[in-house]
Amino acid sequence: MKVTIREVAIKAGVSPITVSRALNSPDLVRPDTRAKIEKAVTELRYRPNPVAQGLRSGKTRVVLLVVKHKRTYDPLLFEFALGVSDTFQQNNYSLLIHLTPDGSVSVDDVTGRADGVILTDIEENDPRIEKLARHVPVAIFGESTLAVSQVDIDDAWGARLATEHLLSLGCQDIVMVAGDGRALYMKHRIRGYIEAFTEAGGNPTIAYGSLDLIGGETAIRSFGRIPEAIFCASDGMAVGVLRNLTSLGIRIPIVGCDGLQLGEMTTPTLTSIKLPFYEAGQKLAEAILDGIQGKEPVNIRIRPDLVIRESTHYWEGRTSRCDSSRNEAASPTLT
Amino acid sequence: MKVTIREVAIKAGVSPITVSRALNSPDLVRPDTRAKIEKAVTELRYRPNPVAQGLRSGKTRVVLLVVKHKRTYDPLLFEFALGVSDTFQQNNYSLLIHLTPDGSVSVDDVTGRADGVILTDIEENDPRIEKLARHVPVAIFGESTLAVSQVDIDDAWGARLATEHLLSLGCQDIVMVAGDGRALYMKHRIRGYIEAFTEAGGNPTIAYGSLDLIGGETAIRSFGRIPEAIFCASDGMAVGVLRNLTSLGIRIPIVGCDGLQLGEMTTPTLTSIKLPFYEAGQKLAEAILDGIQGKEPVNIRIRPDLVIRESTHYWEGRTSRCDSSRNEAASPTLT
DNA sequence: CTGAAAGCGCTAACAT
DNA sequence: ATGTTAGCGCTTTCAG
Repeated sequence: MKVTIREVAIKAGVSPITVSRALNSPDLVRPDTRAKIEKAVTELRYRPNPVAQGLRSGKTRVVLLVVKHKRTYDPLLFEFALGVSDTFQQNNYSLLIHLTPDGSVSVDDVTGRADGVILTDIEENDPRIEKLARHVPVAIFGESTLAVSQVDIDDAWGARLATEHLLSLGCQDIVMVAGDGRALYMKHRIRGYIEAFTEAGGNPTIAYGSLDLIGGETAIRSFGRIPEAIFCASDGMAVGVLRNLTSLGIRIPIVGCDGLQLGEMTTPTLTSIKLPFYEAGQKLAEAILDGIQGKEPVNIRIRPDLVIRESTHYWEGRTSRCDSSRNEAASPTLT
Repeated sequence: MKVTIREVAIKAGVSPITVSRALNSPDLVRPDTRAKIEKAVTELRYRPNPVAQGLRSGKTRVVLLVVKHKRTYDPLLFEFALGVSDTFQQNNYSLLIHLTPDGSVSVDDVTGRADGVILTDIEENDPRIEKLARHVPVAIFGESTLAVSQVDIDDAWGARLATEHLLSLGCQDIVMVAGDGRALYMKHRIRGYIEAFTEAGGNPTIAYGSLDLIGGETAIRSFGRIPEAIFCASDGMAVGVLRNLTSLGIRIPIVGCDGLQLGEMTTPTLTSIKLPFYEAGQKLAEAILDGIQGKEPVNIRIRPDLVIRESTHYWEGRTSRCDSSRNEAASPTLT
């Protein structure tokens, strides 16, 4: 049933080791012997046994991806996983998933099973990092002061991009609708807005709310005025803001954050900061692969892009400062 | 660095095989020797090497889960994966993920890497099933006439549940808003509705549309009348229907399908057919584990549950038939 | 350029 | 109850 290197060797009239060489370092084998071996390999449908290779080499060609289960699933996480997966497939690595409610992993989940670990949902001073990094290369999606490979999305930059875009439209009274600043990435977004707006001479104003549509719908009320433009810390919030304002017959430039498909389905469609989760997955996969090969840890911050859609496009090219122009915009619709 | 069974044996003053036995079949080892061994194990922090065990046993204690990447991510898939993952962790199995745009897998992705495969996104006469099943135990999330383990959600039953619920409210003119019937599960939902409604003497009417909010908003127009009740083939559609009708000031019983969190966030909250994806994941994991142990394939259909919320609760207990009562319901809101 | 020996870490089968 | 032998399938020495 299972053909081993031995059968191939016999069929090709050589020794097993020559077969191994023909497969791993073809240059060390004379072309004609190699041809015989390749013939035997295809005829017998020989495939090297990864487990045996693993035992020999001490490598599994597997990486463990640790994911925390969230009740409200984040579609971006799926993009991320795809980026990781694609990169691994290109490198003949496999992806082992460790899915737990709290993201916990033990060293035993890794040693002997995987050559490295990718950690997601990193918290400040995340205890898992040091624990694992003593035994196996670690790469994290997030940030840490420890000497492990880390890839993160530059949220502050994204917020700056959004703010500067609104500034470029001539808006001077730009407010932000944010989530509570417990999560690191939210702190960065808030900081990015504050820095960019302050540099432009603005006086930052922030309302806080939940990251979903409701948060947007309600948070905006707390400003006590209609600002000239709004930067929302999530697309969900932005849709809420959009809806609320539209129901009041108000239309002002709005920028969301995430770059979800959701933003293509609203009326007007939503300008947003597109977070490069797929790319982050790729980079993280490369980072851990490098780490496995003994290279030094890398520290990568990926900058998001601004995707301009209708919610701000309307004002582009105008030189005058924004006005809270009232118009008969259709009810914003999720589609 | 890496402690082997040999070191433990030396430290405990026994032979390696005795250590192995103490770990795998403790009853075959005298308690005092066992104690010595256990002491050595903990002191040296010995962990058996899974790769070596794998080579010896021919088993990897890994199962491959094949998932097709969809652009619009389905949160239910995540629930499913969690069900699989939890069950595997309880059985000391690991979960290898194969994520591809089209769901393709080759035999080489499996042999030597995993003891079995779980296939998702099954199509009619899915060619992957037979190809893989010749080499390794296969369990599918879906249905097939082949002799492989299969777990599926009884969509027809769910549709029946929804229809009968609406019937029980006294409604006689119940329509369905469905997706196009290419996917098997949609065929089942449509069939379930038709059967249940026909049995009750009704005359089935179906409108088709995309599975999202837009599909619901538009599909309902095609009826040319306001029915007494609506069964929607997805929660997304149901929200669209809800919104459309609410904007007309109409409120009738509506049942969705999926049981997403979305349905808890609308006004009114949405009665829905809760699809047991987590349980399906568990069952599928059990099925493949059984298959690996040589047991016969199983064929399981899991019945969804009806979750009653405000979108139909309003009418419960009424004995009269439904009327398309008009009221001043608040605009249905996604939150 | 090719082969023989040896062993990665673990555990059946067969002793004792 | 414990140890010896041997081998899972592959590849790194070291010889030829």
